[in-house]
Amino acid sequence: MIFRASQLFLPTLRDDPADADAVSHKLLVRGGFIRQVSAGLWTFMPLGWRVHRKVEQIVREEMDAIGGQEILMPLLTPIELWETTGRANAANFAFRVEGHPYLLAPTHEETVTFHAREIQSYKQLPQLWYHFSVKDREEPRPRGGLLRVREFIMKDGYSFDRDDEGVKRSFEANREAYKKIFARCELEAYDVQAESGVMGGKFSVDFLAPSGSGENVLVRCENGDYAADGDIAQAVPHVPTFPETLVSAEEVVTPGITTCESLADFLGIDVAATSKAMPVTKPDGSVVLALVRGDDRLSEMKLYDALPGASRPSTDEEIRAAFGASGGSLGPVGFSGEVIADETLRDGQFVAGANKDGVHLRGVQAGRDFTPRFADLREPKEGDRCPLDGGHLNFQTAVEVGHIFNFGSFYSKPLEATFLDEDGQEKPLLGGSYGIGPGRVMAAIVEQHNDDNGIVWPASVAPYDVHVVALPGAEEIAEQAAEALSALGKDVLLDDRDQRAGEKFADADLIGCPMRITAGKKSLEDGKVDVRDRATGEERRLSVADLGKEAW
RNA sequence: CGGGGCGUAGCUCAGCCUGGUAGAGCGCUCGCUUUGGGAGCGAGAGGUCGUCGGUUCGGAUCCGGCCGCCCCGACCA
Repeated sequence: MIFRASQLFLPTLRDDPADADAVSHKLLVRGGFIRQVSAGLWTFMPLGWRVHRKVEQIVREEMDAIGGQEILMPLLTPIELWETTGRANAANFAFRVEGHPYLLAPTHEETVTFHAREIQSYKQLPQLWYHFSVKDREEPRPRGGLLRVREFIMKDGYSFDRDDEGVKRSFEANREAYKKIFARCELEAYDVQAESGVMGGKFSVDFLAPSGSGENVLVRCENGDYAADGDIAQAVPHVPTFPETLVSAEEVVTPGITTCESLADFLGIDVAATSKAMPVTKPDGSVVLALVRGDDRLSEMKLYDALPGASRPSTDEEIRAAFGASGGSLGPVGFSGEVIADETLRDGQFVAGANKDGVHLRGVQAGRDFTPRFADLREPKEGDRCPLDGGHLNFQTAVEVGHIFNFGSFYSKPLEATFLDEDGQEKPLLGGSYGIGPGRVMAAIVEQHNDDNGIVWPASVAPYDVHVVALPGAEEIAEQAAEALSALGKDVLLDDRDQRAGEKFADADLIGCPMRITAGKKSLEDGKVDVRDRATGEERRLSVADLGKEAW
């Protein structure tokens, strides 16, 4: 089909919007793909919606290919369902409908499980249902254009199986479908073990796409054998240079020294040979000491895993009461509460606070001077090695473009979605959830596919296949070129506006269709047009007749 | 929710410090000339300066409240 730029609502902007920071945010707004309505609320303009639909269609095809069946569930969700599963109170991220017993669905596990109650027999399993629908979430802080929003369209799929084997099969089928989706979108994305959230199932995988702007850190081994979310990555730090070993811990006066760095300087030792004490207070009021190496940072996510429950950093008063000293001089020796030490502290002797202001202990050894529980607590950092093969680890900011996880009978039990199994037993359905946000995928694609002049869409998701630029005098030839391509089934954007050549070229680069065809003065002489590859900039001259013969 | 920044024309911004009644560039409309990488000349349209209140003879400008937006952090099925 041919689409005439002179008649489209395609407001491109010469300048970057003042409030944009992320590349995808700037380019999608400048290119006229999206417009902001309010914080985290966006309208997809005609061009942006075309791209969104292309991404959707790829997702749809891959879901159908693994037996998915498309449905559509309502946005309004009875709160009663959420009360039944116990999520009503936890759902502080949901928008309530004031005066009505509904909430605007932030996700659809409850609703889909409500329908799954119609499944009666193992003979009907497995099932895989999915829909594209609006999700509303009270995000604390929307940001980065489409990267984090309060309302968005999500493809959420849900599987129901009879046993663990089926669950695993459904999960892996979806994992593979997701890989195909990202490959078709030419989006570089990695499946990594997800941080264990509230669901906490062992099948919980995030798909992270490296991008210039994002909220996740993707940790990846140079050898390609390891990829993980920075929050839970198990990276191997360098081995510290230890000072001489002591038979027993001894005090050393360290006046005014409260940081590990200054402590190491003062003693002339490796910071990695010191330990850092992070006291936290549990909900019951007891103080637990988390201990990491002096050159490491405590990962709150890992601490949460090691110490379930909502613990928080202890207050100065609590620290004083529990240790008899202030922050900066704290250590495990002599502390009566629980100590959780990072694995890096298992072997070797470290300098630790002496629980006396201005005093530290050298030669402190786990097992001899204190008895900790060991856990992985450290935040991975640049310079760490791969836990599998010792390779160099790369750290990249990334966007979560998909999340798949298994929720077992978390919803089916309370909602009484059961089936009769082969053995005559009534059992709860075992569910899985598979989410992907086409809008976020769009933004991630732009993050990965752009240059100084604008977006470089992969052909599979480009708003149009070809952008035909008609320059003065050659309108006729441009029309012919557009017709020829349209006849081949291509979607053609024909720039027939009364604008300068430079402006048309700049817009074409910004909008980023994979191919640009220019008909101008030269075309009047030889009947040929310039065919330019957006990604490579390569240009060749072809006759309009040859356009149809070329492979695209 | 904590920290920081910003709200002036459709867009990007200046003016504010040192109060005197609003500007530039781009875009838009009309005319003429131009026309292969964001044209030139001429003539126009367009803003209750986020909002409410205070100080003042006088507020875009000074003071306070509120609202909105962006960034960092917290949070994130």
